[in-house]
Amino acid sequence: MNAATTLKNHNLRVTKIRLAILESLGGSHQAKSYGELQVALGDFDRTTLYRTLLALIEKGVIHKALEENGESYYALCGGCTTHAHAHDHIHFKCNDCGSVECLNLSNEIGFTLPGVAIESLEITAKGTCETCKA
Amino acid sequence: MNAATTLKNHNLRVTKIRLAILESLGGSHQAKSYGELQVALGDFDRTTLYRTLLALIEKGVIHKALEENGESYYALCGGCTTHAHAHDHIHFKCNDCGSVECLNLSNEIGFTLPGVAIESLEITAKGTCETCKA
DNA sequence: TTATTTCTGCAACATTGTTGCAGAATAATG
DNA sequence: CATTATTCTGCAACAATGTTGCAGAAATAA
Repeated sequence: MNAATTLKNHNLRVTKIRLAILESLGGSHQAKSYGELQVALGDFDRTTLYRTLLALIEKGVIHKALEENGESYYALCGGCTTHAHAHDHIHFKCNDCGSVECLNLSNEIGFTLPGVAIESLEITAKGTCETCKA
Repeated sequence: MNAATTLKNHNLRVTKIRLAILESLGGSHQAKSYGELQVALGDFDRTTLYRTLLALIEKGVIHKALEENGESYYALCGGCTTHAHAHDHIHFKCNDCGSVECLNLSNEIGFTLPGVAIESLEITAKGTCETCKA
């Protein structure tokens, strides 16, 4: 599925910056930070980038993977819509190269806490990725 | 153990703001955000608060529990030192009242990811806490 | 092609977090 | 207790992330 179709399917207009963001996040399961996106996209207004990310999140195209040192990381969603976000997945950050991966292992995790009702779960693992280990 | 003793045990001078922060975080296992601390402490310089939090983190007295919407949450450590931080615990945030709790359940969780070496794990659960459920 | 809706870019702003430096407070020494 | 050395605090200035209002430019619908 190409980027333009993805946008249309989520009731979003097809514009340059949106295509560029999807292009940049597309392919792998890598999450990118706002800073990385800003560099990758080149000549776009900061404000527009922020607003575009918000729009893509709201429509279920991307999600905020993690926040670290005041910077947010974004990644593509699996099959979310405006009304159904399901993000109980795992994010793995490599301490060496800084890359952030988005893994879908939610089913294997599920656990409970006494007394409270858990509605969502975020797991961030850090360590050394396969490439950096070699 | 009182706050002054805690500070001395971690090679930190006993000062007003440090006592005030430990006082504010003390008792329960609640984590507080920078903003909450700023309000709770009253008349302290912003810069000093940041630097104090960094010092307390470095010496293993507190840790950064989670980051959300650009704000960091801090909580007391269990038994860490400058050279040995162990923070594979769970943070639970109530979507109703906003409180953040720090739970020690690390042993029950441990899991592995194929190909990568996990060095630390952060789990943030969100939902409704016991008080707000009632 | 025109009209409507939405998006982009600019300016201004708020907030978090950092750095350098002088003066104040703490702890160690005699 | 007084003096000295070290560390901390507060101020000013700064950088970065993120937000809001608004006019003009694009994208879609008619």
